[in-house]
Amino acid sequence: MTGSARGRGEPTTTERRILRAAVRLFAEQGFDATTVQQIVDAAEVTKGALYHYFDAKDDLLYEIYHSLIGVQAAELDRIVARGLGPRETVRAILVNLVETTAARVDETAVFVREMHKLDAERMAAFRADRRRYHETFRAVVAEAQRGGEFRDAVPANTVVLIALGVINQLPTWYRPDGPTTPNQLGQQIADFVLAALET
Amino acid sequence: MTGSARGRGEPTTTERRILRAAVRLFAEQGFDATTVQQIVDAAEVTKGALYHYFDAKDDLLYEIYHSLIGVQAAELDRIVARGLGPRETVRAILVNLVETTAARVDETAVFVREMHKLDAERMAAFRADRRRYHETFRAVVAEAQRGGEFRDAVPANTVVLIALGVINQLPTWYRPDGPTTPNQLGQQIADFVLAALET
DNA sequence: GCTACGATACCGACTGGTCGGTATGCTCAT
DNA sequence: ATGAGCATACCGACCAGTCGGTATCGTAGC
Repeated sequence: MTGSARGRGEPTTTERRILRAAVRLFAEQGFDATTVQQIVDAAEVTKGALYHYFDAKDDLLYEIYHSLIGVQAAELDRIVARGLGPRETVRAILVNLVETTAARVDETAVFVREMHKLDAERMAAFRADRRRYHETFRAVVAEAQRGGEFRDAVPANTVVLIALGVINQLPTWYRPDGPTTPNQLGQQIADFVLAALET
Repeated sequence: MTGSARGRGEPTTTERRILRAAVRLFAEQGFDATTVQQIVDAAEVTKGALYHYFDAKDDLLYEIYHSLIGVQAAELDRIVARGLGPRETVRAILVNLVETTAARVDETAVFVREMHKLDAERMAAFRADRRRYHETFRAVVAEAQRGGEFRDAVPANTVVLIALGVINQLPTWYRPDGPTTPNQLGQQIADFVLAALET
């Protein structure tokens, strides 16, 4: 119990380099197909260093996910707290989500593909975070539907599943060097979702 | 070069049992985490039988994908050939896609997660099929936008990416024993997409 | 100011076990 | 008798994790 990866303090340079290499390799080859040796070679450290900071290969996966969901949940709370109207809130959520996801395509790709490999305890933690996010988003939509600002033909729950589904699939087709900026793409997706919801 | 999995004739019972067991295990545990021994145990055959029909573990993955995309592409062509109006065509595509995906959640889950493990040749074949599907769908939307039946605020390409993104994410949240039938869910998704597109 | 000492950060050869794949042989149906 | 359809024993490569060390640094006692 020494490394900051186990909960204390800021990550060191070595630790960050290991995680960066791990994310890239996991995204390219998958978790199981990536060997610890490949990770340490790419990070230009040694196996000893890796196992100094992390107890197991699985820990890398958890750290990757943890830093991702943390940022996104915080952003969501921040946006909702602004107390804008439902249209602007939904737009802000979607644009922000597309932007943060585009900035972390590798992390998102890895997590979408490999999340089921978490052990029971971490899976529970993941589900809790996921559920909280989902619920917050759903509440915004449901509230606007009750108030008559959004049409309620499609259940709020399904709306959220559709919206988050699009985001999670983003890593499979979004290209950073493509013609559309993350912000533009976010606006397009927001346009689409709002067009479907507006009365 | 003996088995029907290599392109000749109908799959035998043994072959089907192997594939069914493989799909289930791949969906549960992932491709790499599933051992060949687990597959043959689950299928109640032996390793000799498996390697009699398949050259390598990777072949199982390809067979799974191949049977899935084959069915869906055929359905798409069938629907488009009917020559309905754009609204009804899009609705039919989406409802059908949800239904076939719901009927094969395991196959879809496996493929979404593991497609990047195909070798170059098979990856090329996959991309070609995928592109053909995407293009056919996109043409329907683009044509209706040009004709003024759909609004063109969001590019047809993005519309298709959104729609297919939702479908591909379906295995992560769709539950066969849930309250919503595949057809209902398909209608909801079609409602949503059409609401966003209609002028 | 020096040194003993504990702690942290790291090194890299090694191992025990696992897993994809193969070699070989048996047994029916044709 | 010949080949398809299996069964079983086995091989060799590979890989996560270990473990006995070393290097460097802060600090407390003298």
